[in-house]
Amino acid sequence: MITVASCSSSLLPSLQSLPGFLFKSRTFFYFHQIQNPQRFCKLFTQKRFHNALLSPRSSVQFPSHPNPDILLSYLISAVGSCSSISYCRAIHSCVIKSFNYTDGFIGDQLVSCYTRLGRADDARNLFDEMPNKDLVSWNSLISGFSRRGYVDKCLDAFFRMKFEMGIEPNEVTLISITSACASRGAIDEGKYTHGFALKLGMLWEVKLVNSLINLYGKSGYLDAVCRLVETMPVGNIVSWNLMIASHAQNGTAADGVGYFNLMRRAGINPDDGTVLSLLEACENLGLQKLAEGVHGLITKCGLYANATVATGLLDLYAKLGRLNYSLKVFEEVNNPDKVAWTAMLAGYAVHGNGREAMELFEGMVKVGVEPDHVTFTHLLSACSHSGLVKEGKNYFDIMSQVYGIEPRLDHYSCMVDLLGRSGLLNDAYELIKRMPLKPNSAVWGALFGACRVYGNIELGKEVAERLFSLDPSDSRNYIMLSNMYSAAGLWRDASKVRALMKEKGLIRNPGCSFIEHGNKIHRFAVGDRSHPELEKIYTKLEEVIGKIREAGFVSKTEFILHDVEQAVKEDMISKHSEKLAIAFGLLVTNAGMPIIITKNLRICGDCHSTAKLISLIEKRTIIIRDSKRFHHFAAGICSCGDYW
DNA sequence: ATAGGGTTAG
Repeated sequence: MITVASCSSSLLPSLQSLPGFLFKSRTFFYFHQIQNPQRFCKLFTQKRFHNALLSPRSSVQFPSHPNPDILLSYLISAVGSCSSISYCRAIHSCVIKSFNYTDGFIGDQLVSCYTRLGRADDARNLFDEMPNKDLVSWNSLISGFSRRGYVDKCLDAFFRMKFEMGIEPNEVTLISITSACASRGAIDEGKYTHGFALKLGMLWEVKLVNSLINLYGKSGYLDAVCRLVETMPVGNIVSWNLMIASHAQNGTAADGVGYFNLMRRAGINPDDGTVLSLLEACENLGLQKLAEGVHGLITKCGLYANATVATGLLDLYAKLGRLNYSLKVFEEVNNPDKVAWTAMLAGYAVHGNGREAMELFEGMVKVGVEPDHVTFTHLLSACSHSGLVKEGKNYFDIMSQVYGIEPRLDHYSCMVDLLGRSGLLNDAYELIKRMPLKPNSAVWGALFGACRVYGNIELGKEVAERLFSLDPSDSRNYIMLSNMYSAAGLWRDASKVRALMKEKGLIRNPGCSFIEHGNKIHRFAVGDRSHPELEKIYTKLEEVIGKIREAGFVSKTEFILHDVEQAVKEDMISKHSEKLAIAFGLLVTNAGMPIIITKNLRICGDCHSTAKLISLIEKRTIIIRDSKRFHHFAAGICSCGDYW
């Protein structure tokens, strides 16, 4: 124990003010490594403290473990987890001053720190100076690269270690490399590592197998995942979680839920990883009912207090169209962190609640949570989705001027969208020309969307060319251009674009809409005749469209691409998938409930107008999620303000 | 009692 009397008097108050200071050296360091690395490092770098710690004649005594190396190693992990390069350098120079060497585990830790902070060169320099590099040293270097996703650097170090130095890798080495491969989708390198693991007979290591499951699951090799699991002697909860996640990520989310049921039958209690995998499955299945079930599970397992889980749930509800549920979850999170605030902000943004997003942002700043580049992406997106041009411009300026965040591509595409929405096409184009980054397809796509809405064919053509050269196989761009021509009555140009598409072997992604009913998702495609309730749905649709026609509404046939007879056009357009889904929704949901529909593509103009009118005539709220955002239709108006 | 490793939210 450190006795109070032996502590230097000026140091004591600051020590005592730290939460969890137990006057026990080990506990103290450990506690702060986990709880408050930032503050811990700050305190340490105040000279007096580290001098006291490192001096052999220190008045502070650590009777049980006087080895400063151990304490320093805690400290250095703390530096790593508070991701501050200045602390890292401070500790480094302190180590050199005090010990005049950096080797052994102090060296290992510093190497790991530098690599984790993305300072590969500093790490390499330090590493090369270390005279006694053992397996752990190499693993520290490799794991640091791994955390940053530097697959090549991992493998490079691996080769040097194995073939130049003759040090045999162990499972830790291979796990680090595999997880780097998984995070970057480097499947060939991952397979190579897998081969190595086989050669060394290491596939009995559960953690190694798990990292391989993750690799194959993330890269879409579900069959490889299944083969691995068959050969695995015994898995643990992480293996189960990864199986659920692998299915959720590869279009077989229902099987993922099946694995969850098997897991429960095997008597294994779900943890945060399980629940997060299930949330992913819910998102893919689009089942609100299932999400509520997982919500219940979260509560039952006491995982609601876990910030990651709560944020995942909040985000899921927003994506499923239940923004009110998201808000409820958010309000129950105590001390929401940056990610939780941003998730809520993103929910408001995608639903077009710009004012709420702004208020939320102000609230976040007020309580002292620092926004980052993701926060601003969603804030700007919220402004653009709600037409808050002036506000958006202001936030864009504040972002770099006040928060020191340099705008990224996402921010630029939001700004282009924002300017384009208010018809400032030239300003938007100027912004693209001025931006210091190379504009990507999202940026050009935002301008293209504005050209479509404002019918600026000249600029649209130019932008389309850019998009064609950036993404030659993205059929959406050809379709948009063709639509633009059709809307302007330029049928010949429209058919040329379609011919070009055909020439390139591109096919139009067929539109379809989804709606949940009775624990199941009902899918509708254009003119779909496969649904069992077909007759009723078409009858309902005709009835509603009849009511709309009576009210004097004429179908916006310009949204149909083909130059066909008016009557045929009207017939085709009335069978669009979102209309079928709305008709179905009117039939099966209670009058008080919103009709929630998901569409794989962007909603078409006619369906948008129709949805507005149905919301008015049938007095129903209709929520449609298209590939870009949510549209809330109520009393004849849409939350998007007719710009999307 | 100390260093390197598997799944994790915006």
